[in-house]
Amino acid sequence: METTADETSPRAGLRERKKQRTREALLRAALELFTTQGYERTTVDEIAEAVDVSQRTFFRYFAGKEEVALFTQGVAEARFLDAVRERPPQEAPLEVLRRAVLEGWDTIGEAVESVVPLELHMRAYQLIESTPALLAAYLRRSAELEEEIARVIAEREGLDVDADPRPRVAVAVFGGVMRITGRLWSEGADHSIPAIRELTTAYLDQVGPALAEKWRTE
Amino acid sequence: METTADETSPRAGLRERKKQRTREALLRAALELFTTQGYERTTVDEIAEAVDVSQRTFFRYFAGKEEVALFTQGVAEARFLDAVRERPPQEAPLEVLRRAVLEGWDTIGEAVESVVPLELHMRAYQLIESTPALLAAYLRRSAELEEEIARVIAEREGLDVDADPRPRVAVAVFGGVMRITGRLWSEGADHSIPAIRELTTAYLDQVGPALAEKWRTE
DNA sequence: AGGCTAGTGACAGCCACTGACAGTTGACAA
DNA sequence: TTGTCAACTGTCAGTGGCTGTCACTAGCCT
Repeated sequence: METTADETSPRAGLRERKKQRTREALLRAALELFTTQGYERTTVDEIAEAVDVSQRTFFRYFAGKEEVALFTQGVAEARFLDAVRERPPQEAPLEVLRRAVLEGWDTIGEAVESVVPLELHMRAYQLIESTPALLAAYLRRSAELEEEIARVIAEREGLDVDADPRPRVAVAVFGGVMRITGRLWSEGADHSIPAIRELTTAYLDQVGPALAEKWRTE
Repeated sequence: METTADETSPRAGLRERKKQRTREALLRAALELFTTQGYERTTVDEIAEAVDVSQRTFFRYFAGKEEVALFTQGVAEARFLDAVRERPPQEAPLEVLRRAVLEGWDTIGEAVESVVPLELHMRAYQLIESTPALLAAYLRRSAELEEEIARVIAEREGLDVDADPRPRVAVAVFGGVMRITGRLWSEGADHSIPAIRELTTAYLDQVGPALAEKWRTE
């Protein structure tokens, strides 16, 4: 009964490791069920049963169905936020954001993979985009993330978010473009990383032109 | 079969008028309860009881609690969409959006007032901004609205939304700014129409500066 | 007046989620 | 090793949003 296994985290007690395993099992089972039979058609009981714990236990690990479904997104978002923080101080705000995402598309994989197969995370994203309830929750979280990023940007530039509108505006513009590309990517046929990278750069390059006075000059 | 013009004035049958009255009573009761005791702390049964109908009937008029709470927002959004459509064809895209909102802040009042006191609508908006579940639903609907507006803009300019990124980008940028101002307005102290107008113009004027390469040149 | 049917209430049931309580099991000291 | 404590968990009961069904009432139409 004494599994001297160490494997994952350095040295946590058996209890801790057990919890970790349960959490991951629930997460994986949930995403698997959601992406195969659909979010609404999957009940919490099913998820709990798949992991062989009580429904009550599920709710001790996750606040609700939504939270599980958006969990890996949270990992990716945290990764992105870090990437923004680690950008060199002399870079211009928009450049920071641009590079943080593009770099993110590569490194996020590792961060996610430690919890769930990357492919499952991708499927989960498409699920979110195509499930109204999840998209709503996702957008709300994105709004919160934008506020945080705006504060980071403001700090970089030595500004007060409440006094100078530019940080929030810049982030909002950027976030808006990201929403578009995310949606198009999930709706499109090519769900590869390079595909989203190209879409992102292409659309970011259109911000200037889109704000131009006259569009009909070609 | 007759296609009666419902919604507005023309004498409809008694049955029709009765329905209209029930719907409005439910809407008003719901908003009143939501804004006084909070969204989550208000049950559908309470709303139904306040209007003296069964809970089942409530669900025949509204898809759920969310829908009632966001109803007047829907009216305002429809009004805004119309305003965009009615802008003179020579106006530049961003100018169209800018003028449509600013004009909207004045005319939306009338459209809303025909269903619910304007003041109640305002309170409802603040409720939405401060209630996570409602904010989520609101943001999702906003995303849908943005897509529609992008199509309208594209058509104005004789473009294909899927071929040219600019319509969606322009609308996303604009929508992003509107989100900021909406939030700040609801969080602020002055909940008047002029206040939101000023905020809107001030922030829209910051889009250019926010996208500039260097911010520290003052 | 009488048939037709939209609209309603009453009832049953599903599912997400929560509080309460008791049983089980790692952690840790004796 | 053993006993105590605290963390986890399962069970049970209950609330609230939401849906299907069905019988019944009340406008509508001829």
